[in-house]
Amino acid sequence: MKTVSRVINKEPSVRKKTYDIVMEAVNELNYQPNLAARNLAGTSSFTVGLVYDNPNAYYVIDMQNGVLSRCKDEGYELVIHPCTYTDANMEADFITMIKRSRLAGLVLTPPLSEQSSITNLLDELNIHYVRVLSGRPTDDDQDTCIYVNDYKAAYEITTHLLTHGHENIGFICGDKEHKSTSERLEGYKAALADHNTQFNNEFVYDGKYSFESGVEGAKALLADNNKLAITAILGGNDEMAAGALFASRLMGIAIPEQLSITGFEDSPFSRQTWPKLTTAHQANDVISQHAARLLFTKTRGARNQDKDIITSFTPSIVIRESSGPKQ
Amino acid sequence: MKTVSRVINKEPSVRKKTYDIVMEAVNELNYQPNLAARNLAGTSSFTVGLVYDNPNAYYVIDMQNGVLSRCKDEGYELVIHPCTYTDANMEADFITMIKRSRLAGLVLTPPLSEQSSITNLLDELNIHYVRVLSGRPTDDDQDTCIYVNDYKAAYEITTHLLTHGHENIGFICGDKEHKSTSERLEGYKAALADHNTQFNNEFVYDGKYSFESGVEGAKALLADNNKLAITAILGGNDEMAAGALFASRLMGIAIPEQLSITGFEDSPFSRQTWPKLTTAHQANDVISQHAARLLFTKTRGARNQDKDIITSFTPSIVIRESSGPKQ
DNA sequence: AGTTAAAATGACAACGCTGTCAACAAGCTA
DNA sequence: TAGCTTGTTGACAGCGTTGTCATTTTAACT
Repeated sequence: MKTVSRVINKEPSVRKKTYDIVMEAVNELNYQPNLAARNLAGTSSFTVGLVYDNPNAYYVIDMQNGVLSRCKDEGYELVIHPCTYTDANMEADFITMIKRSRLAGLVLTPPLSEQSSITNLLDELNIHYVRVLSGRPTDDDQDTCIYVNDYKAAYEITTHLLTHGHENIGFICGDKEHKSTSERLEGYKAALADHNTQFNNEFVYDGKYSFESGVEGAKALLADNNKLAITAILGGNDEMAAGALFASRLMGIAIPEQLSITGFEDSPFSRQTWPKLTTAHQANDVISQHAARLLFTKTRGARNQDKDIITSFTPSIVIRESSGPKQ
Repeated sequence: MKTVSRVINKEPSVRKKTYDIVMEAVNELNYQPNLAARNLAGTSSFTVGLVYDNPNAYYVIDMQNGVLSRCKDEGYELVIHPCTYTDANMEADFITMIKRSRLAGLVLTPPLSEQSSITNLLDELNIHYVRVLSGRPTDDDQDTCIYVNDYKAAYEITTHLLTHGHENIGFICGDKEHKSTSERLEGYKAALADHNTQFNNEFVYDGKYSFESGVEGAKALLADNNKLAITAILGGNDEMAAGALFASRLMGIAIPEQLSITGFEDSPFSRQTWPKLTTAHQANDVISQHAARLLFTKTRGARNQDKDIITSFTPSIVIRESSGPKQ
């Protein structure tokens, strides 16, 4: 019985022959270890949690599916934990979750993953976690963070527009509190600087990552456009870009002939507009898979190390019909 | 110890005084029963599964949140199980899930919940389940099904258009294989009949519940519109309605002045179009809450019966700016 | 008060695994 | 070959609950 446990857990010091015999029986009986028993008996748990407060359903589903696919492979169970980090009950909810099922660890997704109040709480509770963050990797956090390099992606998408002759490029920002907003804005600024183009604060509109704020943003930026002479708008995400697209159309502006518009994230949104959006593809399912893998290696300690984990992702530009050369 | 167990499980034959003492300690220590141990020891399990194959992220998130909120209240754990019912591994995946964590039961969501191959499999495996289905309630399935009366909602939304003077009403259908498609079409037909309006098959376009098929549908229905003289289009869901809206705008048709468009479901989609869509609000979170409650009562047997479960929901019409009187 | 039934509580095994530690087998050295 | 080390396997307890059944307490009667 204990030997079977050793085989299942890929522990060393099982003879090859014994291993084969056990595996044959496992396959024949389609044996699956009982998770409840494993969680109860073992020192480490086979349950991980995914915590999110992002209201974007597409994003959440992608993150879930990525983590889930790794969980399936590795025999882990996933507990999903939607929440709002402003909620007064947040702390109590965390503790309830942790007490009910002992967790191997948590995957935290943005924007909640940016809150130090949460990481402090988890540190206190001695809970492992991996954070998905918008930003550029630093040296020290390589084993607890997965970075999405929004800075670089914004740099590249801005460069794409600049090399197509655009100089007056509007930027519709997301929520100021989100790290992704400042990262994307910095990337935009850096690209301008590297192409000897003057940054103009009037080209920046403070949006809220919502469709409606994209509509408002485009209206604001394009109102009396003789002044700013904007020929391209960079949306902070696909929803706002879609909003900008819609507003432009209402104003009778032809896309991409008179105005180029780009999005960010490559959510289904970017393909449900006409023309389809040029955007930066963010492989959220892959990102979350790696987050899960990183968490697994942390909790399993030295054994079964997974060396191919990517901790920094850069969204790649997808050029579609909403952007073109300046005319 | 056993007495605490009795209090936690609200079993009878615990003296009021004892109950209070235990509860006081429970509150003081913020005691939470360990789920793994409960699942292992008890005859019934505290884990339910949510199975879905619907590609609509908004829908899935709503269903998850509804089930999850009940699970939290009742101390259950949720295992999410995305799948595709055409997948050859589906059966094996189910069995793996069931063996890994003994389940109290499953909540099945459409369109997968319509597949008898799945319910047959679960019957064989002796797994409890509750299905969410599009359709009108029948007498026999009241304790295993939650119905969403798409028929009636489509009837009402069609009536809304009819009473606003529209007679030539286009209908963009969803996938033919989905029950919701035929239910909604039947409701549309019934409303026409009750208002002495001739049903015309040329007014019906076979879409696929996607934005693009909505675009195509509107184009097809409105092409050479002198012939059909369509003044309103009923979208089979919000995505297709949004597509139809977009196509109409490209064709220079004013909404709602020249054409009324309605959606179905009231997903965020319907609020991200301009004008916002008149649609039928489907309270997916409430629906899935009731599905979870129904499942709980099934597995708990006679004790803790929940009598206020609604097993039939009718989406309610939300009138927004995309529809108006015929002009 | 004495008897009996009913209600409330407690003792203990069991759920299906894993961790610990003891026992045994195999390979090595002298 | 004995004597050692290392590698491999097995016996057994325990994880935190619940189900079963025995025991104690309370209530309801003569």
